[in-house]
Amino acid sequence: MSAESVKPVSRQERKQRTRQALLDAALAQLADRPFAVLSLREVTKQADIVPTAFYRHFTSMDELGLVLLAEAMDVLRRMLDAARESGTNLDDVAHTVVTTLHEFTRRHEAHFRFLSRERHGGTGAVPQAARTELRLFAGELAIDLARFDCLRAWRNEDLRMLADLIVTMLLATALELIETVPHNPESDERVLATAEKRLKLIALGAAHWR
Amino acid sequence: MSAESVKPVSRQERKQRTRQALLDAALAQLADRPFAVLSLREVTKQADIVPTAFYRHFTSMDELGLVLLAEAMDVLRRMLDAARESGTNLDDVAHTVVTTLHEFTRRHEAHFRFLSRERHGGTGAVPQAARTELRLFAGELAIDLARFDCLRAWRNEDLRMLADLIVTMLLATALELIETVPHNPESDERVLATAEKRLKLIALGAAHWR
DNA sequence: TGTACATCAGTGAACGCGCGTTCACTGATGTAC
DNA sequence: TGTACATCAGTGAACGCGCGTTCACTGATGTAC
Repeated sequence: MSAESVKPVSRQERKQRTRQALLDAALAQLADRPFAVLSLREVTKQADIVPTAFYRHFTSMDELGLVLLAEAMDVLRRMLDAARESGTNLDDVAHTVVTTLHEFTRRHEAHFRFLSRERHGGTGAVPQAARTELRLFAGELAIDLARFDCLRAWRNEDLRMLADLIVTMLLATALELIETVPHNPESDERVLATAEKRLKLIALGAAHWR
Repeated sequence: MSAESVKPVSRQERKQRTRQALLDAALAQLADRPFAVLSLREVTKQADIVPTAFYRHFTSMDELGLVLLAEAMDVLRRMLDAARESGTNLDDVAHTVVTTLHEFTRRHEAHFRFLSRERHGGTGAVPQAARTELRLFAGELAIDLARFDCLRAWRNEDLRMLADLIVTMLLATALELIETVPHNPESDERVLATAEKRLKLIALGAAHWR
């Protein structure tokens, strides 16, 4: 309770905090507008620094956006890890995945919203990088898919198709969870039940492929 | 070749042309930026009128955006009609749909791009209306789906889920067709082949449901 | 057909505003001795 | 430990620019007689 202003905060530590404040401010403002319309001045205002100080941390808003993208991809990869570690006995893999998605989406709403939206954001540097990153991520998921018995014989190209389909569906579900208002437990359940059905439908199609 | 400046163009006809020029200018600029960042001044410049004349046609950019949305939904409905009229003997329904999608996407690139992107465009009036319209459209598609033998017994709610999944997939495919650069016949074929597989996978899953 | 008046799509000047970026600066933190 | 200097995150004034919107206007088209 005491030692409040006594903390010896190093210069680089303070800088790091301001940098994070900028990232957080941008992420917060992305709740109701696309990245392309964010203004440097509003972001710095929310981070409680003067506009010109922005350049001590990033050379442009695009550079900041790419850092946000990296953060978001990190969340996505941790989600994949978590899903992998939960038992995946094929029958309830859809349920496990959807539950994990729910948990991660709620804990990282802003990052999921950012990723899901910017993916379709046009020709800017950030949307383009987002698409590239998501393509790489689908590639990683394809490797996991290759381990399932019923998919082991699939061609790489078809596994990619399936992985892309699943990634698209998961991000769409995350956005539905976030955008549904008001979001109470009941509406979440409805969205998740639908998502689980979609996933099961896809799994069923995959099981009967060829 | 002669009668050039002799055309007696009525006032309302000229007005209608300018209005369309504004819509076309906006649509053209949507090729490389989201609707949210379009500026009234740039749109009027491209339509060859002075900024203030914009207000003779629309009260705001949002109003113009909603008209573009109506145009785009009209294209989408005509595509559904076209697909319905092509023979749909269940086996190659995926092929028929994808072919129709290809044709319509190429003929209405700007409208499809607009629809696919704005759908995820956040909380503006246009993206919100786009989501509502697409939800209605999925409802119409669900009715068509209900006629298939293997789907006749499905619950309404599950048909909706399937219809949403298909609409999402089709719009994603349209965007892939448009955004793939350079887009030559070969790359189109690759995108379409993948899209057809996705659709068949979903159809296969639907056929084995329950 | 000819004249007098009404309509109204498009004009152009002007406004206040928020934008990104420049620059010289301040003053607390860090470092060398 | 104390002093002198270097570093550098953050400041604040200033810039030119494009924005949406207002307003009084112009002049071709349309209408009534």
